[in-house]
Amino acid sequence: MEVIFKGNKTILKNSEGFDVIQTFECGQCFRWNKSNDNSYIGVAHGRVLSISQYGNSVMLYPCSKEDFYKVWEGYFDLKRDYELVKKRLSSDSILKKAISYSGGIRILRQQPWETVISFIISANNNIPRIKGIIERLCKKFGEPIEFFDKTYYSFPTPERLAKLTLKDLSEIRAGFRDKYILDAAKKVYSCQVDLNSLIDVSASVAYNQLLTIKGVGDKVASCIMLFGLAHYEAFPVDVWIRRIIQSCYFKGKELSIKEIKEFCNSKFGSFGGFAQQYLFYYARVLDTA
DNA sequence: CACCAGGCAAGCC
DNA sequence: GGCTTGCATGGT
Repeated sequence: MEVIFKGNKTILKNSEGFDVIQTFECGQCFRWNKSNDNSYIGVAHGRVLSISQYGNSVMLYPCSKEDFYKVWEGYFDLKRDYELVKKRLSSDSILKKAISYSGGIRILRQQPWETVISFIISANNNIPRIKGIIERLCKKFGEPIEFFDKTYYSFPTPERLAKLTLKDLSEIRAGFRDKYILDAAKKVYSCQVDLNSLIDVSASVAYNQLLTIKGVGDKVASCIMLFGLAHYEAFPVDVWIRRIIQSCYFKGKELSIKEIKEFCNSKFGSFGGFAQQYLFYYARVLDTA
């Protein structure tokens, strides 16, 4: 891949292995939206970015050289060799098939705090509504960011949310999850849970710390680890993953979540998180086919 | 009208 | 330990 800087635009040439649509539509993130052309606009790290793809070229705007190295190169995980990941997983014929649909996914390195709240909101919820709740949360409690003639909003800080009441939060219509959002905000703001430290500790230590937050169980903790803490062995099992593992590997036989996790951990090991994303996207492709 | 959605906590055995 | 139930809200 070649990176070209042109003022406030950054262009990635020969960016095979990076598919913008797959990356944003694989359920890992909730704040990127398709705009009129083939570009996506989103907010991350308190900045607005427009990103578009033309064949093998990806354009980021506004993105200076400094922005690229400080924020977006890491956010899009551009230094990782995904060919290596896909090669390792393609020894499994089902993964090979899944990767033929979803091989352009990159696992975003999102901010830990944002992933905590986003995936608490995701519990027993559907993607369009999750996005709606998060947008209302940001609009009510985040900071405005102007971009052309529209106002976008940053993700609210732990401090801001920790000082809210349930009544304040009721406006975002998060349902029973509102109390979990407050609990998470208080624990993170008080450093009872030191999120940033969880990147550098073992997966099991991070996992157990996350479970101390109300509303964070096995699935949500796994998502936070995979999408926010760079623990790539995490393997979140949701209804989609359960369905596709059962149908592809067990002839439709019903398995418990625990059995699925154990099966996938032994099969995919430290590449589990990548496998999970390829399978999730594939399962949803099959569903809409 | 049921049923479902990237599950979890609490209460049972 | 594992299994069941209720849960806010909105879409189909």
